[in-house]
Amino acid sequence: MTENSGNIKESLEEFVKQALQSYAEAQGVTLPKMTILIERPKVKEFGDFASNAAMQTVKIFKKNPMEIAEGIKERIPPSPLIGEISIAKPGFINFRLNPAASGIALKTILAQGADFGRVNVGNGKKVLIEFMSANPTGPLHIGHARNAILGDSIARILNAAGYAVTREYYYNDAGVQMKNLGLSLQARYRQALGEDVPFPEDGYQGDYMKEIAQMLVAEKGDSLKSTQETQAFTQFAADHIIKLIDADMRALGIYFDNWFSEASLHKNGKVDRALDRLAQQGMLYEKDGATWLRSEQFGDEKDRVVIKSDGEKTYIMPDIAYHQDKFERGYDILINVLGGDHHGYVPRLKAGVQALGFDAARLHCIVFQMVTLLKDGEQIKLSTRAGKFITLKNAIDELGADVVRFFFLMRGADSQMTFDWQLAKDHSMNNPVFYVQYAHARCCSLFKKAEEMGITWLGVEQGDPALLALEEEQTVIKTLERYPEMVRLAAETMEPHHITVYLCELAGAFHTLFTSGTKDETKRFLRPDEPALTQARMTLVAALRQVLANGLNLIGISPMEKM
RNA sequence: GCGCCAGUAGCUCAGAUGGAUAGAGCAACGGACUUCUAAUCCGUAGGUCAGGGGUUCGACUCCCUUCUGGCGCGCCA
Repeated sequence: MTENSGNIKESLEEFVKQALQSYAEAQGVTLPKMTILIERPKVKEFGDFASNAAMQTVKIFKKNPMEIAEGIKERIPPSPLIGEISIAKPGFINFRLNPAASGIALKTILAQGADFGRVNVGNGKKVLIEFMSANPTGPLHIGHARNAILGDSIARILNAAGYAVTREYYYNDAGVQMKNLGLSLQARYRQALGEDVPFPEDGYQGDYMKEIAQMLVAEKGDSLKSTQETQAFTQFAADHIIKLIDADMRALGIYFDNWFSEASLHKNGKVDRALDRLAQQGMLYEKDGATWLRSEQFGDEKDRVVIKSDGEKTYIMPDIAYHQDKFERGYDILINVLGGDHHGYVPRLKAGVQALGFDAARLHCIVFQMVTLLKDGEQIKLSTRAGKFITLKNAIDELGADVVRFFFLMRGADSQMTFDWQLAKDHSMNNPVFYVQYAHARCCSLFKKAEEMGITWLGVEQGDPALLALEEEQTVIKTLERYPEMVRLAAETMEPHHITVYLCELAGAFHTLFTSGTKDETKRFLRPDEPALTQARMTLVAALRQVLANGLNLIGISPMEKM
């Protein structure tokens, strides 16, 4: 295990823990089980790290926190990492690291390269993340993108955090909606052949159905003209629409490992098997001619019907079977990403999973709030049923995949976000995507410039990090050090936006440093008159470029070399 | 009526297991380009963290309550 900043933090935690233990023994007090927290103070005057252990233990020691802090401080073993320990007002113990620590950070970054920031939260556990799962009934609109991008980014982050992740798309190719789709295509097909047939009342109205009908005509001629069976139409439409969806996903850099069909669950008897299992567990009962699931006892609002009095299964049944299948495939953790309009469904599904005998805590449902699109001064709500929508393809074509991804990752999943089309379209400094990408491009540009100037970077070993004494440089280094912690945070909370926010901050620290060089030549990176300093600074730029690239990859955005 | 999510600067939003002086971008105003890419930077102004209680050494964060907004509450999917 290479030493890095994450470990510095962990070492400090260990030091404080031991010191606290030793102090407790000296005081003849038994410590309850507690976690020692080390945090980074917001205000840099307080140092690099701080612990609130003394304040947390006031009641245990029955002493003034300042006094406890002093007692702990005395017992912290000397370390080459720690420069200074001080105690402040209410009872904080503040740590300032030795400048040498920043050298270690840069070395670690460059030694680990693309692996810097990989942390071990998951311990190799198998995760199945199911996302998108939009029914193949029409093209995706821009609101769908939030699901796709969240899911994919979480997958990337968990992957970096030591989980073995599988991405899966579940599509409902059974049931009434699909039948409806088939009927819609059938009508369009016959219309395309010149017949005057009515269009189903609640059919899928979009023009895309006409296009698909044209394709069907091209492929099959009029051979299906008098076919009453809708299955062939459904199949054709669904296959085609799934291809469109997959194309959109690929355009966003998203690749599913599995496409899972609902119909397959029915075909191979998995739905019936799940039903049997529920019955065996005594989770079903009959009432009013229907079969009910005892979901209320697992936290659902009420019991749910799983088989209607007409003998048809309700929609929840295949979903329960699907989740049984997921667990049986050996996954430790299941993640579902779904829109806020489906949040009511979560307790139901969890109850179903528990009724089967699985631990519902292994199923994480990530719920994101709806998106409003702001375009041409108009607010458009993006629900699936909204008549007016902008297709995802349209957005990717006009804005670019990076912009679309970044915008959805700037905010937490549970913020009702507004997608500002004008801002997204603005390829200028107002657009935060370019702010971060520009930072990466600037790093690359510095290396090109160095080459032009005949300067060669000789690698980490040649740059003495102690020369990086500017305040702006230190800010950049401290921000770089935090990267693994950010990955850990994003993984533990399954919230990718922490990475995005962090990258903006890192880019900002670099831009500040860079621009300081335009005002004061001594602050420039490339100074032929100061070879040693130039080497050290190039080391910093190399590390920075690496972390920016790693972070951007983590949220699926390309690090541009030139802009 | 019940449940979930939210309410932080004029606008869009950050604020990790409760911590020290609540942050950023945009918009406004004032500055910095004979440059290592100004797609950048610096400064000024902007706040009763929706309101009210509570928990404690300490609350934007946790609990209760009121108000406002979004979304859900079927033998629909």
